[in-house]
Amino acid sequence: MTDRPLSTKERLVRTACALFRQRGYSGVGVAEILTAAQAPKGSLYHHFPNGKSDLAIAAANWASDGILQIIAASFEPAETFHDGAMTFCHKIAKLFDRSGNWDGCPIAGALHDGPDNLEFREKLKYFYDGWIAELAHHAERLGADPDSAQAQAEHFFILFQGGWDLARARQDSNVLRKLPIPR
Amino acid sequence: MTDRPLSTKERLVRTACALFRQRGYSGVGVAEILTAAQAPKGSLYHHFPNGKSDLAIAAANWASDGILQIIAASFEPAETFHDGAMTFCHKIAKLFDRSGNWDGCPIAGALHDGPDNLEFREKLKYFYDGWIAELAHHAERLGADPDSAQAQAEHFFILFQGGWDLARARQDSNVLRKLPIPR
DNA sequence: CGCACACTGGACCAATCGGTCTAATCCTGT
DNA sequence: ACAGGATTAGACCGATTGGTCCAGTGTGCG
Repeated sequence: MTDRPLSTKERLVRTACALFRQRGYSGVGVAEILTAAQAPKGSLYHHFPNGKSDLAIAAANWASDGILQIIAASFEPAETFHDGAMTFCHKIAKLFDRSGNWDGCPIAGALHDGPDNLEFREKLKYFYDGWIAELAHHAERLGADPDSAQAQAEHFFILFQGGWDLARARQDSNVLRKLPIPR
Repeated sequence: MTDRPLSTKERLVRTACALFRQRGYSGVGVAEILTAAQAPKGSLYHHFPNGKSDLAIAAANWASDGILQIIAASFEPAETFHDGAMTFCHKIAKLFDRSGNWDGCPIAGALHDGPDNLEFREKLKYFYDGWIAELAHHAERLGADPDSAQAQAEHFFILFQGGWDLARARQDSNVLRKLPIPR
């Protein structure tokens, strides 16, 4: 919302994130990111000494925080887990529409097809588990016992990721809106 | 099972498919495929005049047929859709284990992060819808009315793709085996 | 045999890849 | 005003990218 000019570092992270979501880590070149972010090469390697891979992790981090916020915003006012999950799906569907129906999961985009680096694999798992933990937290808060909260969270996460995939293939955000979330 | 020596074309398709599943379209270079398939460059461009992109589509095609066969093999002997779906998950989980827990969906790998080509998008949708249609066929055969068969098929597809994603991130095929498939 | 033609091998190419390096410039605290 | 670190600008690099091209080789058929 705020249009305060972003720092070069912030611009790099955000545009990298957007591009990786569309075409994946290997599908986006450093030069393209720099052009889109209107940043010179020197800045990239100043802020991210390890270059592209550092940037990808920073982008995944930033995106993960954003998703965690959307989860919180969706579940906090909800009265049941089902309600929260529905709200979350609708929120992401709206963002999906705004992006031209082609933005995938930012974590998968930045990390999944990256170097088959151990660090990347672990980060991927770490971020996914972070989302699931946040979902489980809300499930428990809304009445589930710990075990079933974890199961409920994982179930919704799986459903959502699968839905995201199909929505992308069909270019149709309604896949997300009509997700068969159990009550 | 048969160890009959494969033709160069077949070798190219299969190794390309395997590599794309691991690192995605842009993550794998033509040179790497050629080395792995023990094929010279000339052969690639003889069999696939448009090079890498043709090869990716051929690989996706081949993989899609393989999945369709696994669907058939899983659902034909099943007495309920739930049974068939469980069998299918177990079969894929086994293959997943054999691959070092890192093989994703072959269609997504070969097509998702490819050139943001219209052809690629349409193929992606086409193959996904093919799987869903096959699943819906079995759902209907096993007693569902047409509408709910389609919904059941899509639901399972979404669940399965999401599960595949999480299984990959966690390097754990049990995610697939414990998928919450509704009865 | 010998003609075609499918296929192979690999040299070669421009373009792009991610990354390095240094000089100039900006900005902040004193 | 000035010092000095933070940041920017972009020339430059070797490696690799996907792709072209053609001479050679194998093979099936008349």
